[in-house]
Amino acid sequence: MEICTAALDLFEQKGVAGTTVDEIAARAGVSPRTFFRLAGTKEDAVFVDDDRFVEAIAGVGEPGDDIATLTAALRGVFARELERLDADPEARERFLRVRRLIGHEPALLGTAIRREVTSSDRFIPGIAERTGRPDLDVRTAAGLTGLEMRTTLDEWARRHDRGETHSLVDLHREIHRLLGRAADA
Amino acid sequence: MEICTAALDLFEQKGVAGTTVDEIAARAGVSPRTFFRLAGTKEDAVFVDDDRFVEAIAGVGEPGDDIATLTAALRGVFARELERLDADPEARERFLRVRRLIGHEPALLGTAIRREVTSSDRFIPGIAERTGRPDLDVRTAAGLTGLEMRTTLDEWARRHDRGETHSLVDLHREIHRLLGRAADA
DNA sequence: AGACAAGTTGGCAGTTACTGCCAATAAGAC
DNA sequence: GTCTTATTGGCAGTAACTGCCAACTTGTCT
Repeated sequence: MEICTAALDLFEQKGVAGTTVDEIAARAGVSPRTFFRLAGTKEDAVFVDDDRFVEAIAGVGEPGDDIATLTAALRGVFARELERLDADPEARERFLRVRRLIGHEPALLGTAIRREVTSSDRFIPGIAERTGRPDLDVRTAAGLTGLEMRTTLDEWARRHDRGETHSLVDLHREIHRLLGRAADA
Repeated sequence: MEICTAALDLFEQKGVAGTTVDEIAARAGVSPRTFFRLAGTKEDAVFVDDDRFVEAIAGVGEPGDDIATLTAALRGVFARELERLDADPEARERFLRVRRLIGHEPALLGTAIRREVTSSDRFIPGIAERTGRPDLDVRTAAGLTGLEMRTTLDEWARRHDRGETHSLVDLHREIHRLLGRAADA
């Protein structure tokens, strides 16, 4: 969407606090009124077409899955999305810009996590019902795999800020191993 | 602080969106101007004297600690804080009110996590330097133990909403086990 | 005690995010 | 073509926040 791109550009140039929604709307070619209708809030503007992860996850889980199986399945979905990013330079570049921004702007960090949590509230009951596990198990599995993802993306963006380039899938695996070692306590 | 209590009361009564900072300031006995000076934003008002966890964590870690040891140490600090809450009904009651509010108000959830992350940015470099571990290891350990804490507190609040009462320490242990099983994948 | 310095508070004016409401316009069905 | 319906825009209003300056409190020195 136009709004996303406009917001991304301006946030990078002048920071979130330094840009007004009137500017974003003008650059996106819409009125401020429709900006709010489509984006909700200024901070949400960069995230509006970011629902891939959520949709991919909603279908995970089979009857009888225990918590480890469910965790592995969720991790697999995330890994596949990361693979796609590794393979698609354009999508990856755009994604990187958003994640770097998140790393530098606490306001965006809060918005990103709020979106993540409220969207997981949408699919957790469905997975819990399908697998027959209690909500808490699903929430725990989603929490752990989500943490892996967030840590991966944060570290990816941080290393890019230092000029290093990494495969997302490899980094994801590394973080997974690291978290496994941390949990062995 | 007065502002915290006032905000907590009003947020419970009329929701975050339904209360104005003028109301909070009036109830706390300060001017709106000093409200902003002390609280920063409307949503931050309920959190202003919530820095116990951060301070407790800053001192964790010894030279030579590996990631598992560090994780265990962080978990220990959190567990001790939960023990304190189990033992102090007044502090616990207040804490419960905040966590229930967070569970029901996405705006507060975003603020809470933003505060958590920005405050961990403050102590992570120090721990990394003291232990000699790379930043990523510390971030991973903090991420995992933080996830345990958040999951514990969310589940605690959720069960309270269903009328159940639990020991925080026990719940924390249960979540720890659950996460361990999830990580075995 | 009074005088001075430093920090805290309050009021005022201004900007900007966001909302509800209604008019205008575009899109599609018939 | 017309009627219906969804999208957009403008306008007015509210409320979050900020910078600036004045007033007041608090502590210190003499």
